[in-house]
Amino acid sequence: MTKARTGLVKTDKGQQTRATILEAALEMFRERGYEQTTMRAIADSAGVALGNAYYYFHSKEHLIQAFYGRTHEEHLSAADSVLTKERELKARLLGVMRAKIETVEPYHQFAGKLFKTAADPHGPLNPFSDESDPVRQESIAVFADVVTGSTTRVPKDLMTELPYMLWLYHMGIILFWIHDSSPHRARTHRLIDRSVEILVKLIGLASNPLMRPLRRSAVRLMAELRKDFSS
Amino acid sequence: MTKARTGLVKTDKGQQTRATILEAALEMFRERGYEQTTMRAIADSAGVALGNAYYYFHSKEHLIQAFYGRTHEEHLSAADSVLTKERELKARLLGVMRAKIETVEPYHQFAGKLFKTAADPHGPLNPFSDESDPVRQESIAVFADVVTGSTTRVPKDLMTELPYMLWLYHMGIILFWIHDSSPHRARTHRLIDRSVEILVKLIGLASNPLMRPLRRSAVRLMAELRKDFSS
DNA sequence: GTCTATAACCGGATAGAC
DNA sequence: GTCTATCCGGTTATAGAC
Repeated sequence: MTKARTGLVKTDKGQQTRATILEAALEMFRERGYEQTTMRAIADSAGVALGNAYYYFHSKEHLIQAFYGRTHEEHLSAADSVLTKERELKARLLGVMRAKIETVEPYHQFAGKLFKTAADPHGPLNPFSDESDPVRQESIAVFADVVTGSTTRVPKDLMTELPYMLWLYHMGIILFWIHDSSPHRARTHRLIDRSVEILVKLIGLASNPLMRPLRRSAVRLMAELRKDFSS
Repeated sequence: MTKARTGLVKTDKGQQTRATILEAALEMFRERGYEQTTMRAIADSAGVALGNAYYYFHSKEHLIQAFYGRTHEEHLSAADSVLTKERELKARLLGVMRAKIETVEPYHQFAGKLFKTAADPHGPLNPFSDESDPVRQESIAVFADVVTGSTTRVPKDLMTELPYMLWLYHMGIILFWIHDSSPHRARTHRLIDRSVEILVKLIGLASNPLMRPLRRSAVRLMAELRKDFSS
């Protein structure tokens, strides 16, 4: 995964240089923001030549991708500790969502710029792109676990699409969080609390046999939508 | 609106020059895409000097803003002709959504970049920003009209938030459309057809008195969410 | 004060020598 | 794998014309 993702690193020294550049970049991004940080400054701070930085990271955006992978793994482990403790669907979903927000919180300030580049449909960072497919699949798997590991039973047809739906929901929350400038991100936390509650109720409702026809058409739509994005 | 939005144009000749530049830009964006089109090429094609293009449009992104306003107005009138003809909620929503897609279709490939700059939380093009509030309000009003002008009755509490919900839905469709590379945007059209159908059923379902408690919490959440975004 | 034109500047990206 | 030199295009400064 590492190699394919960005740099062409063969030697130990290479690994070392690559790491140095990434550290320098992330620190400067945090302190000065993404756009204020030039590739020249990153190279300087890492003690390498400009061209060398480009040897390891094909573009400035690829540095963001590295950041992505890093917080993603942090979230995986934070989510894991929630999922081994809780059994109630609501508590599990809530825990995973809170863990997500806490993981990315330190980068809120420049997460905006980050999101901007992520929104480019043809860019490599786009969460729907092939290139970010591995991370996306892992993320969706977490939401699958949220449901299957819980005490709540859902109809099989819904279950096939529910993880993806929850992942989409989680993307929406991230979108809100990026725009949230309230102290301590209080609004995002309130939104999570309330929306999770509603979501859990909706899942219960959708599992009702009376809802079967509507549920099926929604599920079919979702399946198609998912296929479209990932093909 | 013209003056405040970008250029400082006082004379007729200025208006003329400004329009020429915008036409040249939009055409090149359509043909070559946003990034392949340089400001120098736009200026050349419009027969003005580079500096002159910047006199009328403070940045390349401001050209996008002009594009925004233009397609928005086209959509308003296209939607209007649907809304005077149809009375069924489903037909009205369907018509408005189709009109939207058709209006922006010529710019599909360039819409990606557009969306990218729109995603910047601190940028002026961000659809949630204060600066784009007028356009957003007009858009939401269209969706209010979709419902109030229809034969379908919805509970009052839901009605206060439904237009905003539909506007959000429409943003989601745009997001899908941007990523849709199927011929003739067939997938987007299918998505619209199916999702509108489901949506109309959901609105009917949510209007059922039995659903009142769940509906109310969803509506309250939505109201709060909306306030957060627009403040 | 309104407009046009030319010449830089700056930073992301690439080529190619070592 | 690392460097230097260079390109390219968005943006700005500035000089002047009407």
